[in-house]
Amino acid sequence: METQDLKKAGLKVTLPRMKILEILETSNVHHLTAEDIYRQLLEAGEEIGLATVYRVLTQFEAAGLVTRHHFEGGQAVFELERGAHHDHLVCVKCGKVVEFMDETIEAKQRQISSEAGFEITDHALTIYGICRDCR
Amino acid sequence: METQDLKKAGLKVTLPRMKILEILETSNVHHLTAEDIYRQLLEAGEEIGLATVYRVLTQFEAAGLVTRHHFEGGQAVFELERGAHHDHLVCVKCGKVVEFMDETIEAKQRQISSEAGFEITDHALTIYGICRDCR
DNA sequence: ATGTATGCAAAACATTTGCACCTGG
DNA sequence: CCAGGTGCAAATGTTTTGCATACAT
Repeated sequence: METQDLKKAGLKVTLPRMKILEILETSNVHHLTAEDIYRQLLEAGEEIGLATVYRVLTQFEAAGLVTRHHFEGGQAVFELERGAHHDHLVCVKCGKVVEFMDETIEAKQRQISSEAGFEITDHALTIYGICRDCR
Repeated sequence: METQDLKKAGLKVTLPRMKILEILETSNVHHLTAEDIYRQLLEAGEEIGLATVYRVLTQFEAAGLVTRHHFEGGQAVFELERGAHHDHLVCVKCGKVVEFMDETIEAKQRQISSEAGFEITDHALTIYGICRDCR
């Protein structure tokens, strides 16, 4: 019942929002650009503008439904927030993204931040490399 | 003798390149956008176009003289490569950047990448937070 | 009804590129 | 001299915004 997520976020349940949420939820690739989503909408025969996709994603981000990442290469990618924090391994050749999470690293980050007098709001560890399939 | 760095990189020693390198070397803020550098050049009375700043920075990056970072917020920032790898703590309010380096984290990253079949080309750990002075 | 959301086109940015002119070795 | 570098303006690619219309409650 995904409409709940929208209502909970204080957003009206509209067709574009539901469609976009649906794409984020059902895609097996978890990291999509606004254009990726736009293209999928067109393919599905939906009449939704690219501007709306950006607007909706920005609202989703503000509502905590989605995370925006700035990986290398111009476009931002959006990922459905599934609750479990994790970091990313990105293949610089094919764009494949692997998620990982390591408590040792997490703890170290907290320690370093507090020593530097920073109150963490967010953090992003992204390792860029070449995946097995691209070698 | 910074002209050496340029020659070593196979780049002609031209006025724009020297000026830009000089700014990167002497600035006490280590992370500058192309516009930051452009503005400083204008203030110093140099007749250098923004396009040239971008071109030169891109060449410097290719030559390994400079690293380009994509922190949050549109513009890329450039940092003189001083040899010692490090990660960043960025204040989301004032933009201050603190550098750090932790061998435990580095080692974990290598381990995680190799387990996932990735050959690391680069990595970026950036912690976003609010620094002491902004609270 | 009515306030919010959308679509479209235009604007706003950051960055790159084409091209005629200039410069360093 | 001559390849390579630069300045300017125009092009590009991504994301945002203004505004008139359409929609959810």
